[in-house]
Amino acid sequence: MTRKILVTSALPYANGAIHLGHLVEYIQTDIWVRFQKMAGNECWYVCADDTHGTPIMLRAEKEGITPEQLIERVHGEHYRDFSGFLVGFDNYYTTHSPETRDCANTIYGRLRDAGLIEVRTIEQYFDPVKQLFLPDRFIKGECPKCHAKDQYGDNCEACGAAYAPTDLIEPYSAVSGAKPELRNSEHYFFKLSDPRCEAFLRAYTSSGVLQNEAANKMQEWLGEPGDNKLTDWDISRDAPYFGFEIPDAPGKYFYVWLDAPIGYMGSFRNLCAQKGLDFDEFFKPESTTELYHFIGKDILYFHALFWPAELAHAGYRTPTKIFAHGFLTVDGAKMSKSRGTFITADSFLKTGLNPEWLRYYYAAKLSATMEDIDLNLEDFVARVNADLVGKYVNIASRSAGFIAKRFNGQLAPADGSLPAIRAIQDAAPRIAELYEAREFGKAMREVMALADGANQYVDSVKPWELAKQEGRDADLHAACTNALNLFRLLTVLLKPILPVVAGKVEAFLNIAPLTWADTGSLLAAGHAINAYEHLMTRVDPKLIEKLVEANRESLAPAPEQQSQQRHAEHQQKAAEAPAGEFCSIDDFMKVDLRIARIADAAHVEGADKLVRLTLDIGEEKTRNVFAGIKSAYDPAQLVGRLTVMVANLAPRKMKFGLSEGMVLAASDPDGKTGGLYILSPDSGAQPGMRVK
RNA sequence: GGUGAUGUAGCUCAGACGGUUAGAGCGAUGGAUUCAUAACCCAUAGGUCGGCAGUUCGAUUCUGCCCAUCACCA
Repeated sequence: MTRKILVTSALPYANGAIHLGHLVEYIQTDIWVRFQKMAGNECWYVCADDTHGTPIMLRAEKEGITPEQLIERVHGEHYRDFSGFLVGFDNYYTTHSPETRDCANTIYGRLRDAGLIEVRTIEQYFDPVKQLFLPDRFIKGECPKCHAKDQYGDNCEACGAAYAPTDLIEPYSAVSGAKPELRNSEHYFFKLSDPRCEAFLRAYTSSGVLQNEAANKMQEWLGEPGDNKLTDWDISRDAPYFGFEIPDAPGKYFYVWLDAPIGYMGSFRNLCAQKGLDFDEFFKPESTTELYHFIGKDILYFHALFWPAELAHAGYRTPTKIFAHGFLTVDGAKMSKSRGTFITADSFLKTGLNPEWLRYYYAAKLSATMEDIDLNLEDFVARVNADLVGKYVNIASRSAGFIAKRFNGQLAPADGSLPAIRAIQDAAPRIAELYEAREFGKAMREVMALADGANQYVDSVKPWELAKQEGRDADLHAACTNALNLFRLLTVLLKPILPVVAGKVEAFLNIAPLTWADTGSLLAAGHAINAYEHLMTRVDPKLIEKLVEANRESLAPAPEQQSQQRHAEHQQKAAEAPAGEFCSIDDFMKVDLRIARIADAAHVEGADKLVRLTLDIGEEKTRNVFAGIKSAYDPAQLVGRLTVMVANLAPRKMKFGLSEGMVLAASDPDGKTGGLYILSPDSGAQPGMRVK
C-alpha cells in the first residue's frame, strides 16, 4: 500500500545565510524524502523561511528597506542555496503568507475557545527612543545576582543566573542605548500548565514519537508525575512587531515562535492549492497519513511540547515522529569564523566544490541519533575520493570502454546467479530499512562493501587479459555486462544521495529513471548504452584550502548566531572568544591576584566537591569563596594557611550562596595524574599582598 | 549549577545481553597489476576500548565518581 507522507525541515530564519550546519538537516531530510519517493510512496516535502520577529524588523530598518523587501531577498538566497545542494522541496514558502496567517488564526481561535488562552498584564521594558517593547535579548544591564556588567536580559553569562529583564540593574536598550521604561502590557498566554496539556504531553512524549534520548530529555521538562513543571507560554508581542496581528487583539502580534511551526501547515496548504491535494486528509485528527518533522536537537522544546499541544487542542492531528539530529562540528570543533570553518553554502558552491560530495559525506556519517557529526576536512577529501570515485564510479569507468569499442555499445545477457549481483539484490531490502530508519551511515558502509565486491569481481575475471586473447570475446562481453549491471544496481542504492550522478548514469545506460523496484531487475541482453563520460571528478585538496580561506575572518568575529536553527530573538549567545595564543601584559594585569589567609573552611551541605572558604585578604570584610577542592583537602587542615586568590573575579551565584572569588590550584589538564594542589606563598607574605 | 547525550587504532566510525586472538574504511608499509580519474587487487603493521574505583572467577562492555566535548534550562 502506498503511504501518504508529509515531511518538513525546520524553517531557517530569514536573517542570515545558509551554512554547512544548516545543511546537515536539509540533506538528511532530502535523502529520506528521495528514498520514500523512489520506494513508490506519496511523499511531500515542505519548508519555508521563518520571517517574523523583532530581529527581522530591526535589520530591515538598518538596511533602509522594509521587512517585506528583506525577507523576499533572503528567501531568494535561501532557495538558491538549497537548490544548489539538490534539496528537492515540493514547496519552499514563507511564513509571511495568507495561508500561515489563516492557520495561525484558526489555531489561536480554537485554543481560545477551549479555554487555553489567558490574558495577563505583565510589566515589560519599553525603549522610549525606538518606541518599542524590548525582547529579553535586546536589554542589557548589570546582573542582579553577581553584578557583572552588560549582561543580557534573560540570564547572566558570568554567573549563569536566570532572571527577568526587570531584575537587571541599570538596564539599557541594546538597540538605542536608551534607558528603558517599565510599562504594563497585556500579553496572551497559551496555558501549557493546564491539566489537559500536561496529561496529553505525558502520553504523547512517551508514545514513541521521539528518539529515546529526546524522550529522556522531555522527562526533565515535564517532571515527575504529579509535579506539573510546565509553565504557560507567552505567545504575544506588542506593536511595533513584524508578524501577524492577533485577530481579536489590535496592536498585539503572534510571537514568531508561534507561527513558525504553523508555517509548515501554511506551506503545505499552499502546495495543496497548486497540486489539488486535500489538506484536511493530512491534518484531520484521525488522519491515516504520516507527518514527520526533521529538526535540530536545540529546538526539541518547541516541537515536542508546544507544537503537539497546540495541534491536539486545536483539533488537528499530531506529528507521527519528530526526528532530532545533532550539530555539525568542523575538524572536531564548533564552526569558527576565525578558523574559516563557518562555511556558507554559497561559498562552498562558488569555490567549485560539488554538492554531492557533501551529500555523500554527510550520509556516510548520519545516524538516527542526536549525536553531533564532524566534518573532518582531510577525511572528507579521502573519503569522497576513495568511495565515490575510486570504488563506485570506477566500476563503470573500467567496463564501459570495452562495451563501446568491442561490442558496439550492446550488452550481453547478464548473469543473475553471479554472487556479486546476488549480494546486492539480497542487500537491497536491508538497505531500504536502513534508509527508512535514517541510518544512512550504516547503509553507506553496506553499499561500499558491495562496491568492493564488484571491483573484486572485475579483478577476478580480468577483462584486460580476455581482451588480448583470441576467441574470448563472449567472456569479455559477459564480464563487462555483469560489471555494468553491478554498477546499475549500486546506482539505485545511492540515488537518494546522488541524484545528479544517478541522472547521468541513467543517460549513460540509456534507461528510465531508476526506482527502488529496479533492484529486482537486470539490463536485457542486446540493450544499447551510450558513450561513457566521467561521472564525477576527484576532490582537489586545494579547493578545500580555498574554501577555508574564503570563509576566514581575520578580525575578532562579530557575535553571530552560532546556533543552527534558533531564532536570534530567542537567544543569541555564543560570541566566540578570539582565538589568541598569547595574552598581553595588560590582559594579565586585569587579573587581581591576592594573598589570602584561610580564616575558615567548612564542608558544604549537599555539594559533592565544594569546600566553603572564608578568606581574609586584608580588607574589612572577608570573602566567601566556594572551591572545588573537597576531593583533595580536608577543611580542617586548611584553616590558617595562606594561599592565592583571584580577587576581582565576577562574583558567581551558586546553589549554596555567592562565591566572591577563586583560589588557585594546580592539576593535570589531561587528568592523567590525579591530585589537586592549592598554591602557597613563601613565608613572609601577608594577606592582601598583590601577586604579579 | 541541573538535565540529556558523546568519548574505541594517526583520521572517521562499527561492535560487544560481561568470557578464547576488539572490527571496517581511509591513511602508513610491502607486494601484485595496468582495464580504469596514480583508480583497482592481495598482505602487513597500529589500540592497557577517556581516567579512577567498585561488583564479578573474569569488565573495554554493568555501577559509581572524575575529566573532556555538544545541546537544552521555555
